Amino acid sequence: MKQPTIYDVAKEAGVAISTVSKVLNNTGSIGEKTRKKVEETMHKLNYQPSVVASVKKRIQTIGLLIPDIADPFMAEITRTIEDHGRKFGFSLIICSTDNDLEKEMEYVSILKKKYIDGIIIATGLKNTGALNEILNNEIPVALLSREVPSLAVNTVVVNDFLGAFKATTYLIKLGHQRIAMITEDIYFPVTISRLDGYKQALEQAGIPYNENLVAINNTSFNDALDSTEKLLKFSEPPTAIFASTEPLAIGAMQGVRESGLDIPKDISIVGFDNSILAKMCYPPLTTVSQPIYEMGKKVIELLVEEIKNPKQVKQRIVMSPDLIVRGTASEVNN
Amino acid sequence: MKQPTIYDVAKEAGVAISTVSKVLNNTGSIGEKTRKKVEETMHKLNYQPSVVASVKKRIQTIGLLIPDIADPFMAEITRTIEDHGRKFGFSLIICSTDNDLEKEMEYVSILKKKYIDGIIIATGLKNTGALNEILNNEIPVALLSREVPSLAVNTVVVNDFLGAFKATTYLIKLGHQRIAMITEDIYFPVTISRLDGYKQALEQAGIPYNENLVAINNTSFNDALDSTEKLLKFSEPPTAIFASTEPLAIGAMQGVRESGLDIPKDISIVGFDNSILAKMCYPPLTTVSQPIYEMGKKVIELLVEEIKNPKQVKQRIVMSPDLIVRGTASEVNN
DNA sequence: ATGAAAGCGCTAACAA
DNA sequence: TTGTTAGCGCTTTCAT
Repeated sequence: MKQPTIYDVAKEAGVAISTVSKVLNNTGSIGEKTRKKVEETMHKLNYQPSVVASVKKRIQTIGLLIPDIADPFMAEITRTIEDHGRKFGFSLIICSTDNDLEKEMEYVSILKKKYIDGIIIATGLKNTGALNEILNNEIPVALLSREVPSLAVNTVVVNDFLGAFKATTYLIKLGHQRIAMITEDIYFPVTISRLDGYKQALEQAGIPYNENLVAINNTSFNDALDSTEKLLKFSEPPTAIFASTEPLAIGAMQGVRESGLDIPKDISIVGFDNSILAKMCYPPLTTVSQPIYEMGKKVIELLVEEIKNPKQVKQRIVMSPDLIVRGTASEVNN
Repeated sequence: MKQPTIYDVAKEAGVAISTVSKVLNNTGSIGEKTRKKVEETMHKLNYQPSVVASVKKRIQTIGLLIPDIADPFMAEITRTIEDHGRKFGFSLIICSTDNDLEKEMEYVSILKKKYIDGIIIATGLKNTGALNEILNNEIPVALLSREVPSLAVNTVVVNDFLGAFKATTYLIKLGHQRIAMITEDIYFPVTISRLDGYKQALEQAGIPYNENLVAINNTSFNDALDSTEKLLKFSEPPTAIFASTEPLAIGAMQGVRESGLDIPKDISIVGFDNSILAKMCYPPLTTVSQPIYEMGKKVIELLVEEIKNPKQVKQRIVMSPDLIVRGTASEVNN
């Protein structure tokens, strides 16, 4: 049983294909009777218009470039983007880039060939090559959690600086003075902002910045575990750790435990993201929460607007993170 | 700067479009010089063939129906499917159905319109309506973690029965007699198999099956938390819990803690899946591991084979789960 | 209000 | 080896 085409419908209904096309798209003018007849026939044949057939149109699909769909935070945001996209009739193609420039370029090239309608980029972008490539091609792009100040693109970001500032300040208020930071590869703008927020909070409290307390990892939580163990072996070990990501925070928690210490009695920890991991670990993680739902909703909305009206003026939306106090941070006890 | 078409390339290179098409697809025969020339021109114009233009071809994309991309286990499997799919030139459209029949049908209908090349179904399927709809339409389908015995479809499953059997038997060997099971909605074949494995293990050990020890939840871990607290209030509470899913296992762990008990000293817990959650929780979860990588790799391989050769004989592959011993189960202490 | 016909970018059968 | 041409399913003028 083949998919019926517009021709089948036209023949069955005894009209021209253009007539069918018109009722399909609600264009031109058609008589009430004809419309009824055509609609009935479409129903009868269970006709599904092909999205790809009309070459000028695109395929009602958007591409999502993220570092890794297996990262819980990314997966959650993907879900909200998927849900809102569906409301507008768009499907989602996922592209995990591992923040690797080559994969990024490869995916962009694939997406272009497929005539997708737009792209959401929530990936590394050390280099903006991929981005330029897309923008040249007049395909709508929205940025999520990434900034390219030099470009006029719809952008949704969270205030990373503020989030880190809040987290660090909170630890300081609890009496901590030696606060370590565990962060991923330092070249990403997001990471840099979080580091800056941490520094700023220290400075404002008159605590000197100590480079040795900043551990730079890749994104794996095993790395964070190792870094933490090293930090705790210092002659003057930190009493608190701010991790710039939740997998890193979990790694830090395990590192603390392997060192035979207790959370939060001996070491306080604050994370960043508020993904499912923060709720599921034990004790539940005190963390900086990104408004996942709102962020996902907003990017896809901006992108869809741009798809419908490319001339639309571009926006840059900065959302505020909140500190969620749970069980991993407490007052210093020494 | 518009995307150049095959016509632009042909004109620029001074050949016919069919010639360009031929070098593109490596069909027919073309002279060495012409090929060179055409290839150069394509490069020069930065030509990207449109995947949608040729209506007969499909768009090198497969649809993935899963309950929820935000579930870490699903996200991980999605990642391996994505990676292997890319090797074959296929992109992935994700469709989170929440195991909801309506959403399932809606997604299937959308995917059909988009002329995707195949579908992987790893979702509820209480009703096989959606499946029949697809199969009627001659579009290749592969099943992951789902069975529809009445249909000849490529299928990759893990031996759920065996997994549950191993988990339960392990607990019994540790001396546990009152072993509770926390499971999701009982109507899914997967769930039923896991329940059966649990029962079988009890029976084999001569432990009577006690219905009161089986708590049926939805998929949320908060539910599991509540269920666990209730179980622990029994006059003869269980000493061990087998959770049929990792979010449920985590919920159980929190329930145990909220009841003021220790894991694994007072209560042992075994989960199912071996997702990132199992490694990240504390203590790390003793769990039944599904071969995520192999499963993902195999389904996409089967599906791609079928896409290339629809007549291919269908396979059903059953993979064996393994028990991964970590820190949440120990001998009974009473 | 309806229909005929010209594309959209590409593939494939057929001619040259 | 290369080019011509007829579709693929649909949208969109432009006539009728």
